[in-house]
Amino acid sequence: MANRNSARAEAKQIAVLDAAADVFAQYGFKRTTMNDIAEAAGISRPALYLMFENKEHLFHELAAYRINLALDAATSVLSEKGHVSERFIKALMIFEKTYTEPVANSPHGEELIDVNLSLASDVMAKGHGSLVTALTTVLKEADKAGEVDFENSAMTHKAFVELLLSSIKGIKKMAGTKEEYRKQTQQVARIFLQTIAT
Amino acid sequence: MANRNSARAEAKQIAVLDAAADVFAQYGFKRTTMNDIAEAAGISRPALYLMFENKEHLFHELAAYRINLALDAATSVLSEKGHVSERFIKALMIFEKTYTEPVANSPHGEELIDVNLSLASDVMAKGHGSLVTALTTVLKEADKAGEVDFENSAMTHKAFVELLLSSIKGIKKMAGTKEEYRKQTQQVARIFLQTIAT
DNA sequence: TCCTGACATATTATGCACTTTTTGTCAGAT
DNA sequence: ATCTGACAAAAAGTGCATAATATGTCAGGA
Repeated sequence: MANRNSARAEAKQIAVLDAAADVFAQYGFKRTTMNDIAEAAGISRPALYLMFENKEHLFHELAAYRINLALDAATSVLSEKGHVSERFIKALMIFEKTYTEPVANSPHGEELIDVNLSLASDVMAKGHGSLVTALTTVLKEADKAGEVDFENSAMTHKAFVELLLSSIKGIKKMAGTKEEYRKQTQQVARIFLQTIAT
Repeated sequence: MANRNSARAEAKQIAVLDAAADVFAQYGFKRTTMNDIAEAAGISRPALYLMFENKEHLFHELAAYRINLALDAATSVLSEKGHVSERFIKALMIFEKTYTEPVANSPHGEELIDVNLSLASDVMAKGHGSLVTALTTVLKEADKAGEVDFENSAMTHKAFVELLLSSIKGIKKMAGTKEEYRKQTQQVARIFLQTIAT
């Protein structure tokens, strides 16, 4: 019964986190109160405090939750059929989309990113690390299978992935529209993959 | 004599701008007063107001001056002898170094970048454009000369350059140390150039 | 057992009076 | 012709008192 209970509790938490995500998107972090979140989730404020120690912790768990969603989506794509390049690029796009789309569409996106940086940089780092690991693993396997070739790249698989992710970060900063961003991200990814093509 | 006079006036302005750059680096934009700058330049405050309308304008001219220095350095490198890839990468590094080194080393670097964005985004854009043009031109010439090959890149020369510059922007954001940044910048540049190698 | 109303505490916003600093511009000196 | 001392106006920082909001926690109800 402990299982059933904790499972229920978790489902409830997720419902609250989803509600919280909406409110944060509407009002930003600073201006949303625990009251707002409780109302949106259809529970009382004290009940909310029984689930999350405070607003910071709640936000932190929201961040972790969302990054795991993105990670699951990406790894799922990576395990599909098809050529590495295709899966690789698709995974990148899905991860990005799943993780950043909601906050990017919020009028308070900037503040949320700031807060995320100061309250959830640990889960960000962990998530980034997991993504790097997943992508690196796929590249290594593809290398063994002869689908790609790192002979004259003068870099490790991991360094390659991290360099690509850094580059994409820049694209994001510079790109005007979302479309441009998506297009250019694919272009860099292709350029990178081209240098390890067999 | 009009020439001689304006030349002198310009030299004087540059001296003041150099002094101002020092003070800005020491105290940031907000906390340096026109008095500080005048003192550092060895002139009186009213004299300073005869040269620059106000602090904002002065900063704007400083930004323009510095970006031109960087641009000159880069184009100079681009016209040297040697293989395109070498000149290209070297120009990138020199531009970056000349333009951002002083502000990057300031304890008020962040504020200065902010201010730069709000007061001198026009010269930034123009400078960026000029750099892109210079790099693009070199690539086009190299293409004609058969030093590089854009056949299967599916991009224009300009788009190629801009994509690379965006990527480097990301490297800068993500890199920890200055050394990492330099190293990784060269790595991306090489990856990019590799895809158009003959 | 799970939740809420209600309360004490903490945090944040607002206004205002006051001081200090900085700005921009002269008339007039060198 | 170039610059400066000095001044009025504007801006920015301080201190403090008050109001408004939000937080975190219980004792007690469903």
